[in-house]
Amino acid sequence: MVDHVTAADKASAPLARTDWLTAAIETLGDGGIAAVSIVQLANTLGVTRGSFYHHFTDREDLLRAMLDYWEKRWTVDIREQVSAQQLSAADMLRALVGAIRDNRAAEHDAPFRAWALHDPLARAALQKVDALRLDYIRSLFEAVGFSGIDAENRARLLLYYEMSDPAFFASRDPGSENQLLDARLALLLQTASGSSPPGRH
Amino acid sequence: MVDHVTAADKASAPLARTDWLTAAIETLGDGGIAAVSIVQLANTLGVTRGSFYHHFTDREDLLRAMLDYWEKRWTVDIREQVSAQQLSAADMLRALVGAIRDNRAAEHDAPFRAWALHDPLARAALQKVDALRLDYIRSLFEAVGFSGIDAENRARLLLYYEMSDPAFFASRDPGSENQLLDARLALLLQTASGSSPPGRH
DNA sequence: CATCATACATACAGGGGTGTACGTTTCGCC
DNA sequence: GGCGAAACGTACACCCCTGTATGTATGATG
Repeated sequence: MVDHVTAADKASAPLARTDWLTAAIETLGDGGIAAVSIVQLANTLGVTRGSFYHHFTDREDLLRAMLDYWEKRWTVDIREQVSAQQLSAADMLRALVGAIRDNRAAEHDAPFRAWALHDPLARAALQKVDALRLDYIRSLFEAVGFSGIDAENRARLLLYYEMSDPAFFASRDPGSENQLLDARLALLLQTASGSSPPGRH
Repeated sequence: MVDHVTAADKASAPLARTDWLTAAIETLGDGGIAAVSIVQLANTLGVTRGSFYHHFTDREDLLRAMLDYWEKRWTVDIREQVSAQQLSAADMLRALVGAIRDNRAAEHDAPFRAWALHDPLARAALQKVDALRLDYIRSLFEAVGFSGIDAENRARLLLYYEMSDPAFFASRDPGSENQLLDARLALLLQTASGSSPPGRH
């Protein structure tokens, strides 16, 4: 016998707040923030809008919850996924790029970036996430031995590439993609000619 | 006496198609594609929707016109602006980056990219523009002496950086920004260690 | 077993947007 | 000086969305 069902245990169990949340984020990816309407979500969830206003006070309440969820899901997770392995800093950078691709981070980010263009709420969340990610990548380059402007440039070049490439040129064969990646990492990890070679500072 | 006014000569002259077009593109930048509504445009232009349906058959007609206008305005212009000067390939790359920043290309692109996420029309236009830009940058790196994977990587790194940086970290002091740019161009124009040095092929 | 909160449904008011059909002004022009 | 096209206004039907108020089923609980 099942006692005190925690919600969402069975198929037709009463909906929880997170059910609306995940549906909203999925809809955001499909049709943008404008498509995240309460009626459409209710339709896909098989209920009416009455349910929504039980779990959320407002549409803005849902939007804030989406941003909170996204902030946590797409920063700490990937970071821990990489840090968990015991690797050198250079190998961590490679592992990070792999994790970004595996998690389809760029594709997941895109609708949030589009949303942030015209909504201060989303913009604030996005800036937090971007800063955290860049800090992490920069720290890895610093661990390799780069510093100052050099570490900053390399960190941004790597971050922008991985965030932009899927959006710019969606699908290509992974073979040449890996070739490109190897050469790119070599370039970004290469000592700048005419400057002091990387070493612990 | 003024004979055969060509439209839009005086302040309260009858509106032309381009008046709607420019207003629409500006509104796109302010509020996204969802904000590009016929009623709002009519309000800002000081007319009613009746005027719109005289110049355009449809809302989609306007959207197509916006994309056509944007395609021409933000590809050939910057390219010619750079090619006009007689420079070496390396200096052309530097001039190109300057032109991208001066024209605020990234900021102008952003709403179109957001729009393209969920509209096949905009997506098609965007892919054309992106391909043209990357081809141009790649050709410059090839003129410097890089080829194959190496030219491809450097072209993408440069393009993605210039298109992403303003969106990621909006405003910083231009001083350190120029320092970063110098170091970045040096990095991207640097010969890959262990590969053949750049030369005319 | 009566109660009471949970979870959802229903109904109404209001706003904004698109298309379309039709009316009105304005101005060049023969 | 009246004709006709260009440019715009008006009115109607229709759709989608939000928010709110209120009704209803369901299950845990003392």
